[in-house]
Amino acid sequence: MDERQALSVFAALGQEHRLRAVRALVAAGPDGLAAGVLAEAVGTASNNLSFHLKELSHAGLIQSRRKGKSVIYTAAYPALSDLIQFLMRDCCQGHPEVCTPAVVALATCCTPAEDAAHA
Amino acid sequence: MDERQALSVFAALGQEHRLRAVRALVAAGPDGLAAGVLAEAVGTASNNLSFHLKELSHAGLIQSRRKGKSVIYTAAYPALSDLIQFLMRDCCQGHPEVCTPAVVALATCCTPAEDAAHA
DNA sequence: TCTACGTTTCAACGATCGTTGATATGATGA
DNA sequence: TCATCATATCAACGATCGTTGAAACGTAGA
Repeated sequence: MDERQALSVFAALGQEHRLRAVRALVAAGPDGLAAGVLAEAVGTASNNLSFHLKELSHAGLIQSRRKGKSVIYTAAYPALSDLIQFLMRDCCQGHPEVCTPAVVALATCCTPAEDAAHA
Repeated sequence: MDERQALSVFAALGQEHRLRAVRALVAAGPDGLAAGVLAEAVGTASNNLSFHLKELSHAGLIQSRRKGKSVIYTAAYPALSDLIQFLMRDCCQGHPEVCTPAVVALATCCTPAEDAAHA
């Protein structure tokens, strides 16, 4: 991931409705969510969300597939991984010790956490 | 980190000059950079960068301290860790397998990498 | 084919953001 | 204290972004 792409991803996530949409899709997993369901979850109108989904798709954060009348959106997990790597790249090269906590935190997060309730 | 804070962080990073400033500071390490040096590195005027630095500071991504005539800015590494945790939180709870690659990648990134040259 | 449903596209408006230039603040050395 | 340097603040302009409503598209069932 280069700066240009990271920029578009950050810009995409820096908007309430889009961030919620991505988080909802991330939580929904590989099954994804239909555009209508997603719009309700995010709290915006379908046509408005459609606009944002297009932007998220353009940023590579989500994917879509048609299923009957509905269009199912899913999160593009690799894009999130790439984003994290981009964020950490510089500090890891220059000062590995400062980003180690992030690795530990991520590893902890990925274990069956008990604090899932208040997250 | 809650949604509101994550939103401000993403919005802060979704702007060319601010992203460059944060990356430069992250790369600079704990020593940080003076506002003037940073402005040159980012490629914008001092007064303009000052505006962006205020926003980054408000988002909790950077810190500042005065050193003589100069104001030294440093990256707030914990904020980046928090952001990563926020990004991964949901998928880790529901689908740990999808974010494991990110952990591996990060761990790899934090070792004395040989691909540091072309990063 | 027709109708109904879900989704997307389009144009237009209002609001917000980033830049610019001038000015103000704060700190240093004489 | 005064002059100088580095940085921050302010107002104003232009550009971009998000929302809204109406209309178009594509799919499924009758």
